[in-house]
Amino acid sequence: MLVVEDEVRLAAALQRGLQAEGFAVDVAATGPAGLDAARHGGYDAMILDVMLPGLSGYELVRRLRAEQYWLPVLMLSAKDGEYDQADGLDCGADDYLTKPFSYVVLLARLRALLRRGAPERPAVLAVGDLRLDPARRRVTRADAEVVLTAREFALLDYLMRRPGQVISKIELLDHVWDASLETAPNAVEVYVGYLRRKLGRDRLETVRGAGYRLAT
Amino acid sequence: MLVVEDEVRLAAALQRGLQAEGFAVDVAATGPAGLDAARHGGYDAMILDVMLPGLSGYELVRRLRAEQYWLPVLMLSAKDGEYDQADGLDCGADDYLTKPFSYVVLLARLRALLRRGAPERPAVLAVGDLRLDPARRRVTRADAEVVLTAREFALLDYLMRRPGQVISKIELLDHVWDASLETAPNAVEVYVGYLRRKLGRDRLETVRGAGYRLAT
DNA sequence: CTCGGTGCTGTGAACGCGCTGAGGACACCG
DNA sequence: CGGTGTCCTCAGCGCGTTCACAGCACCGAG
Repeated sequence: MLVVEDEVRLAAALQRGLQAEGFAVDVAATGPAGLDAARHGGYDAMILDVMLPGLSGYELVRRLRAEQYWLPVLMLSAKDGEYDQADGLDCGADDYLTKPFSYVVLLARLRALLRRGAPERPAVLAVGDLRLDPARRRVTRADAEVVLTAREFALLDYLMRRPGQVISKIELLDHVWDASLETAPNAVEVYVGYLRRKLGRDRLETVRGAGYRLAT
Repeated sequence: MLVVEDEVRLAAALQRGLQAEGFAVDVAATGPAGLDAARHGGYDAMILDVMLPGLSGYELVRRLRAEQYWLPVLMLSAKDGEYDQADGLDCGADDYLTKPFSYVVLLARLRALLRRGAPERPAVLAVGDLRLDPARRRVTRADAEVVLTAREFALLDYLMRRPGQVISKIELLDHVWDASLETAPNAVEVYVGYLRRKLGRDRLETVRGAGYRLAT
């Protein structure tokens, strides 16, 4: 369970309460940190405050859905206006609770979300004739399967979620290689080379001095 | 869309409003009528009042779930006590709205429910010539029975619910082995080995660095 | 053209993932 | 109390993967 909440007292209370229910709970205090944690995956569901430093809960869930992450999201907000609520849900949240809320209700709604579970969505990324299915961990190029190693797959996955954008080697090291300090930026060049060999030379463009871009 | 509501004016208003949104709407005015209609199937979701003649909304949804109907249920009630709400959700409803409610919010919540969709729970899992009957606890391969131990069965069960998808050892430990912290990931490897021996070498694919996949 | 910087790639070594056989712990049963 | 079956740990092995390194190619500026 992932809790994204910047009020320290509330976050701690939620963590304690949920742990008592048997959940493994991680807490993130800012929008960007929450987004990263959610991307990193492995959570059954997410409790998300709307007012967050760095990135609002609305925007967070919108990006998450745009990037094909479908974990259940329960949104928390002090705003009880009907349109606030509708906006939150239409951004992609699955439930919306206004503060102050009853802990009993929160738990019941969480159970309902988990029961329902995350559906297997059209979780297939497609760029040109390239297709990548994160769940099946399969990549095809013009309907022919391409076999990738774990690192190659993670790299292509990251690039395909932002097709056409230039992504720096540092950013790739941060997100595809977890311990970025340990690894030399050259490793990125090496793996881009591997991908080019398997996918075709001109699929990955080099932007000198800036990074790489996946051709659309 | 199925609306189960005995207040005629509210039911008519809901029907009109939802039809304006493009839903095909049927209305049932009593508990038993609602249950029958839901059983008959074909609805994407259901809006269900709690106070109904003949059969309460709680009981209705409980029976529905017991009979393996999984359509999304949005529960409506005049009771706004926290325990009323928790009870409704724990009976199997997916969302709970207290009267009076905002029509905008109702619609947003309905959209969220439909987006998420109803999970499928087939009685017998079948993948290729492999069949697994959870109720009878039997597995056959090309109509020949395969004898599995409890752990082997649980593992295959989990894998067969998501054929073709890659499932990590950690996830398997979490769901097939309850106490994941206690058990080494190697146990998964061992049991995959057992299953391969009993089911055939290439039924279970190893995806190095990621997990295992049941060949479709 | 020259030159510095940036990116590409072949080589090779170390690492660590996953597979397996052996065997201990435990429960159940005759 | 020994036999049987299941569960799981452990250690060793094979091999694919990862990544550092170094030399080379290429690009753009002067």
